[in-house]
Amino acid sequence: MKQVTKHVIRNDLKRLFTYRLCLIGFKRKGFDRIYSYNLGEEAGVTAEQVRKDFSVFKIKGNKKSGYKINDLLHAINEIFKYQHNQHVIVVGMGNIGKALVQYKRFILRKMVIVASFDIDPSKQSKRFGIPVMPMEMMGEIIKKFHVKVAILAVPDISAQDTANILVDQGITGILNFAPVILKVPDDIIVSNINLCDELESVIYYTQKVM
Amino acid sequence: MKQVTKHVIRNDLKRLFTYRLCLIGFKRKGFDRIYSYNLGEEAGVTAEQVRKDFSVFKIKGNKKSGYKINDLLHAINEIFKYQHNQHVIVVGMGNIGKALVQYKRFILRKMVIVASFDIDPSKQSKRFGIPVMPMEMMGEIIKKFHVKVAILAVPDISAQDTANILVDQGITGILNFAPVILKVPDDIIVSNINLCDELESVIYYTQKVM
DNA sequence: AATTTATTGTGAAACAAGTCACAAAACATG
DNA sequence: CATGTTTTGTGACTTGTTTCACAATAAATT
Ligand SMILES: NC(=O)c1ccc[n+]([C@@H]2O[C@H](COP(=O)([O-])OP(=O)(O)OC[C@H]3O[C@@H](n4cnc5c(N)ncnc54)[C@H](O)[C@@H]3O)[C@@H](O)[C@H]2O)c1
Ligand SMILES: NC(=O)c1ccc[n+]([C@@H]2O[C@H](COP(=O)([O-])OP(=O)(O)OC[C@H]3O[C@@H](n4cnc5c(N)ncnc54)[C@H](O)[C@@H]3O)[C@@H](O)[C@H]2O)c1
Repeated sequence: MKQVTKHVIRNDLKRLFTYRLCLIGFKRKGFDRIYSYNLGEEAGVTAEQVRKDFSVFKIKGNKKSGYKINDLLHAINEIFKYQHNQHVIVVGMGNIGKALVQYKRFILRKMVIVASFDIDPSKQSKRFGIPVMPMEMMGEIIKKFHVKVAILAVPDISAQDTANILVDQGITGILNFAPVILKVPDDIIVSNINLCDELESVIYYTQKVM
Repeated sequence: MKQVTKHVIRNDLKRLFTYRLCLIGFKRKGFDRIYSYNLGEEAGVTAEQVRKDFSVFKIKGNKKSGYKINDLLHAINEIFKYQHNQHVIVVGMGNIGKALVQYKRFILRKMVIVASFDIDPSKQSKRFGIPVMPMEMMGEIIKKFHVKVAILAVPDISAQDTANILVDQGITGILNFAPVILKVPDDIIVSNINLCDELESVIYYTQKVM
């Protein structure tokens, strides 16, 4: 048992997501082809970085006339293709859990929240488009939908216990909103979202002259 | 006008936040002093990394008997001290905005959401502990509370326009939840939270063998 | 068809981050 | 109080990432 803190989202992957976002924007504006410096400008990185990233992922452009936006989008989607229509569960249907299950964009990105869980029976009666179930049903749902990834949105104090349950039930990836460093086996992926840290660093940088 | 995408939260700062979190945990468990390898183990980094980080921030320990937890916490807090009781606003009181204004931990970390804003008059009547105001009142509130940082939680389509308003009104730091690369002047800090990207990378890594 | 121009693709160079290795200091022990 | 043990603090080294520089080449122009 050892926690995984090593930043789970590699920088080049993160940039790939950013490129996709920008490309969709360019496409919407009517563009068809794009140069590395356009995309770099938009994504906030250098043109060389863009080309190098594409090079790493074996994405090819056309000398002199740049990249076809559709090809790029297709190539980027191909990198993530196998994971389309992944089923995800949410544990803890409080403020943040409720917001997440109602977030439409997950569906656009082919990530489907199939069920949510809460220990509080009063939450179980309410519905937000998807069922809110008692914890005991988790095993069944995980099996039925082949769920591998869970969003953890329970109070900090319960986060470790709940993570243990998730791992026992066969979950291998956790998007964790609790400000807690989870102890999980080496082969479990944990990505921590710590909004306090994020807000505090924005404040930090607004105060510092850089 | 150029957007800031360079990851706003430096890795060593991020680790400092993690150390703080772990130290609070150790303290709660009754520990008084700690060695770099204990803290590293807990935070998921090497002991050398811990010492190097402290060294960079001029935090000193005691050879042979390690670091006093209270001293460490004090030193880390000192680094962020000047920003205590920073006032923050939230723009867009939908699902995610509502969750955030009710998040207790911001207060624990001395970050105070003083007001929120929404164009929808029906949202303006509701209260979640703090007032939900029409956009026109933003200038007044920013001045009154010397607000520098805003949390942006409006729909993607309105994000750029709203960011422009924020910058015009004197905001210099934005925590942006919309999946949009904001174009802002160079001296404005933007930190993007993209939950789709985060979830998609967790899925990516659970599928890849590493 | 030759020449010019613009852009990709990628090794090499520069830079940044992380790890190693060990001297220096603090404490414990006999 | 000398000796042994442990842990810090940091300079040197290693590894990883980004930028630079330019050859290769596709398209445009003459
Ligand atoms: N609200 C926010 O904006 C926000 C922001 C960032 C992080 N977080 C973190 O996300 C987590 C949830 O925050 P929240 O504001 O939604 O809290 P909340 O109190 O509103 O919701 C927590 C939910 O978890 C359920 N729960 C409690 N123990 C459980 C258990 N053992 N198993 C299953 N369900 C359980 C509760 O019934 C409740 O519905 C916390 O760790 C918090 O620190 C919240
Ligand atoms: N819901 C989530 O879990 C979630 C997760 C990640 C990111 N996001 C992002 O956060 C943003 C908000 O998401 P949401 O789910 O809360 O949406 P929502 O539709 O529930 O809320 C948006 C709110 O913004 C208000 N608004 C619209 N235009 C505005 C404007 N020009 N100025 C001020 N207020 C305006 C609306 O009245 C509404 O109250 C979106 O960009 C979304 O992509 C949401």
